[in-house]
Amino acid sequence: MDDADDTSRRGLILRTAAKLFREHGYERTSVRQIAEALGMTSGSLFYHFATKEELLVTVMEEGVRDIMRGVQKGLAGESCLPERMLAMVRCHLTALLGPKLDAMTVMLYEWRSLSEPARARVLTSRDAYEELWMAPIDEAAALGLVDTDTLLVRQTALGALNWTGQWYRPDRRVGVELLAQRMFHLLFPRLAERLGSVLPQGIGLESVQTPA
Amino acid sequence: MDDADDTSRRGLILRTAAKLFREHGYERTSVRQIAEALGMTSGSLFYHFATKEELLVTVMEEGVRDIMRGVQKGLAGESCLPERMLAMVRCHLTALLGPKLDAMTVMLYEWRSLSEPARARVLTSRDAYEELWMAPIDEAAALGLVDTDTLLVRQTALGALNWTGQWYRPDRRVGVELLAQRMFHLLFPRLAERLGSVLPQGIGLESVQTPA
DNA sequence: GTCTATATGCGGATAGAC
DNA sequence: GTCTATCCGCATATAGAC
Repeated sequence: MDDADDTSRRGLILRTAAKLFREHGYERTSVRQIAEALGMTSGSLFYHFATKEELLVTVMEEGVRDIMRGVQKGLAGESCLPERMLAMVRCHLTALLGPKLDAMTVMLYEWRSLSEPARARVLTSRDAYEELWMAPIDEAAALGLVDTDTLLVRQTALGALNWTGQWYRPDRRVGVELLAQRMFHLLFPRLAERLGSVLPQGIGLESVQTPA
Repeated sequence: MDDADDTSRRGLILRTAAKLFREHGYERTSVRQIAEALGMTSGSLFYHFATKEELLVTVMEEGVRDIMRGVQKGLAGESCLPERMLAMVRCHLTALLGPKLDAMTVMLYEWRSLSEPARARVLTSRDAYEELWMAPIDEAAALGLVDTDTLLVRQTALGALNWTGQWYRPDRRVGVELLAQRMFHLLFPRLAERLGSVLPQGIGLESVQTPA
């Protein structure tokens, strides 16, 4: 079941918490605020989640699960290397900037608020996701289409993609789809050349702004 | 005066606070912890800084000032475009991953803890720094050496560079200097081609790891 | 400048009624 | 499942002695 379709009480709580955690940060969000946003009182929240941290961990684990699913699904639809890599970029950005924005952002930026054991679990899952990127990148490196330091290639690409969460604002002319194409072009130029259609370049990204 | 040489009481407090803010996050660091790390009690801290937030704001403002100075200084030493861009990448990473690591990381990741007016001030300074990147990028675009969507080029490059703070660990075989060369190569391949010396590629970045 | 002592409020979490 | 009421600790910040 997809989170967006999850009408259960639990799902609603998680999405509300994720939204507040993203907007104000985990530490600055009180359980009372979360409860209030849900129209309940703080005591009721603890019927569903034993601790505030359990709420955070669950948001993050579902976030990793979602992006992993999304990218795997995107990969399943493509068989050629350039298309596969573009699909990864597109699915990563769609997860990060689309309907899952809250959970994804929390996962990327709030992991330091976790206790040691929870942090280890979440980061292990995140590592597993990032590992997905190695096969296509290694393949591209073998063909001479990206640098042979494939770990650095991955860190650079994921860094640029993840950082979009800091500046990209939705409801702009430049949608996620177009952004994905352009960043793919910038990050993997030699792969992009192999794509059939020539991508339009530099129509102007007026949408880029500093975070509010 | 450079922060690292600043032996004043105030400088020491700021560096101690920056270190703790980076390690544990602003909200999870109490003024008692900062005071303890300095061998004083929490009351004494408020003789030097009126509020905890003032401490945070000062750390950040000095962080922006340092990276701006560093990059400007790096630019001053080079006159040709490819060398200038490489200098920017190197100076940015040196500020972020070197001795200023604490203040820089705090500046990049803790700005959501600021009150609205303080946030506006800090982000305005950060914007001014990022604006420094536009001239070389625009120049390169005019020569056909980077994509013409120069704002996106900047966001992509700065994103990849800033994200290194999440995974790079010092005391590794791969120093900041080498990392800068390689990332320059990845982010600005056509500019890198114009550089005299051919950069070694893919010796293997065993140093890449997940954050602790 | 630094200390001790303390005001004051908000945080997460619990108990027990309904 | 949700409520009310409350415990208890820790947070920032202040007051005033030294």
